[in-house]
Amino acid sequence: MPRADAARNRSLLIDAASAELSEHGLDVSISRIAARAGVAKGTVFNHFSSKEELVSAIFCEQLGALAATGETLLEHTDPRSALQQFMTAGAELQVNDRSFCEAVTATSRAHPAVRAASDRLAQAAEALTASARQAGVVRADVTGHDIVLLLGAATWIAAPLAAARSDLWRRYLHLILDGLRPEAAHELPVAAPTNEDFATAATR
Amino acid sequence: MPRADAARNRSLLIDAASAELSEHGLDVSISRIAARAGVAKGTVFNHFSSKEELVSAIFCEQLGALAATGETLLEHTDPRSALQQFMTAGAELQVNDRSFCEAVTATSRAHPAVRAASDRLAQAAEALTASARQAGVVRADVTGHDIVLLLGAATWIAAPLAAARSDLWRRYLHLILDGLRPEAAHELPVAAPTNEDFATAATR
DNA sequence: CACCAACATGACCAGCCGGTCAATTTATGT
DNA sequence: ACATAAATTGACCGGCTGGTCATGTTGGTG
Repeated sequence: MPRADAARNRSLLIDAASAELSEHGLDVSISRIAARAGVAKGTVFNHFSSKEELVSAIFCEQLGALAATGETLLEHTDPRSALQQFMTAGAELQVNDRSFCEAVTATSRAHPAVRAASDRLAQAAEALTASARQAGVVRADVTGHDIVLLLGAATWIAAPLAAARSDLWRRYLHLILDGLRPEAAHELPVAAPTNEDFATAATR
Repeated sequence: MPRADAARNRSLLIDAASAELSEHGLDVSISRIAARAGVAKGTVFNHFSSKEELVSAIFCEQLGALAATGETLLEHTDPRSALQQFMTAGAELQVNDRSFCEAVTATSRAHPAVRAASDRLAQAAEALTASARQAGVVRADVTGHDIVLLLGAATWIAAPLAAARSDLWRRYLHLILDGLRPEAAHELPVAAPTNEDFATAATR
C-alpha cells in the first residue's frame, strides 16, 4: 500500500501531465509537468521511471476512455449513429488534446500497455464497423482498422486553422463520413491494413 | 554576384537540408545538415540567418513545385483526373518527405516567402477545384482551401503503418476522393475556410 | 603576382533537456 | 513520542541544441 502523500502526488502528476500534454503536445518538458503538479522534478521519476512511461500511462487512460465510449455506443445506439458518434468522440478528444493526436499515430505503440489499450480500441472499432456494415450504412470494404486510423484525420486536417476556426474539424469529419457511405463506394486500390501490419509496425 | 564556392556550397546545403528534412522531419539538427553537405556548421549560418530561414527556403521550393504541377494539370488534363492527380502528387510528395507534411500544416506560414508560396498553391488548388465543380465531377460545397487542407491527410492517416505498408496512403486518398464525389454529398455542418481564416491563423 | 574582400571554419556559448542521487523531510505503525 | 521506511527535494550531470565570432583560407581582380 502506497503512502498517502505518494498517492496524492501521483494523481496530481497524472492530472498535470495530462493537461500539459494536451496543451503543448508530446515535447513538454518534465520540469513543466512537475511545476504544474507542484512537486519537484525528481518526484516525477519516483513515480515513472522515464518520460515515456509517464506519457504511456496517460495515453492508456485516453485510449481506454475512447474504447469504453465505443463499447457503450455499440450496445445502446443504432449502428449508423454509433459509428458517427464514436468517430466524433475520437476527433473531439484530439481537439482538446494535442498529444493524443500523436498517441494514436504513436511510435510508443511499442510500449506493451499502450499496445494493449490500442488493441482494445481496435476491437471496439471493429465491432462498431461490423455492425454498421451489416446494417448497410457503411461501405462493405471498410474495416475497424480503417476507422481507428481515420479517427484523428479530421482534427489533423483542420489543425492549421484551429486557432481561427475551432469547429472546422466537423466539416472534415463529415466529409470523411460521406466517403464511408455505401453510395460513395468505388473500388479501393489497396487492401485494408491487417493485424500483422500493426504488429510489424510496432516492432520497428 | 556571389563567389563561385559560395554558390556551390549554398546549393550543396539546400540539397543536404532537403534530404535530411525529408528523412528525419523538422527537428534535424543544423549539424547533421552541415555534415551531409560537407561544410562546417558556421557556413550554414553564412547562407541562412537562422534555421527557420533555411527550412522556409526548402518549403518554398516544394510548395512551388506542387503549385506548378497543379497549373500544368489544369491546362492539359480533364477536370476529374486533374484534381485526382493533383492530390496524388501532393500526397506522394509527403510520402517521400516527412517535413513537407509539417510544411503545409506549418506554423511557419508566418514567414512571408512561405505565405507567398502557399498562396500560389491555394490559387492552383482553387482553379482545379472550380474546374472540377463546373464539370460536375466534384461536390458543389468543396473549395480549393478544402483541397489544400486535405492534401496531406491520406499520408498522415497511413503514417503509423508506412513502414509495414508503404502504399497504404493510396487507400485513404481514394476514400477521401470518394467523399468528394457529388453522389456522396450530404450537407456539411460547418462552412469552408476563408482567406481571412488563413490570414488570421498566420499572424497568431 | 599581390592584394583584399568574401567566405569557411570549428571552438565556444548559453540554454534546455531527461535523468540521477545524497541529503532531508514526512507519514505511518507501535 | 519515537523509530524507520517511504517519499520528496533540488543541485547536479552529460549531452544536445541553435547560434556567434575571431581566426584562417580562398577566390576573384588589376
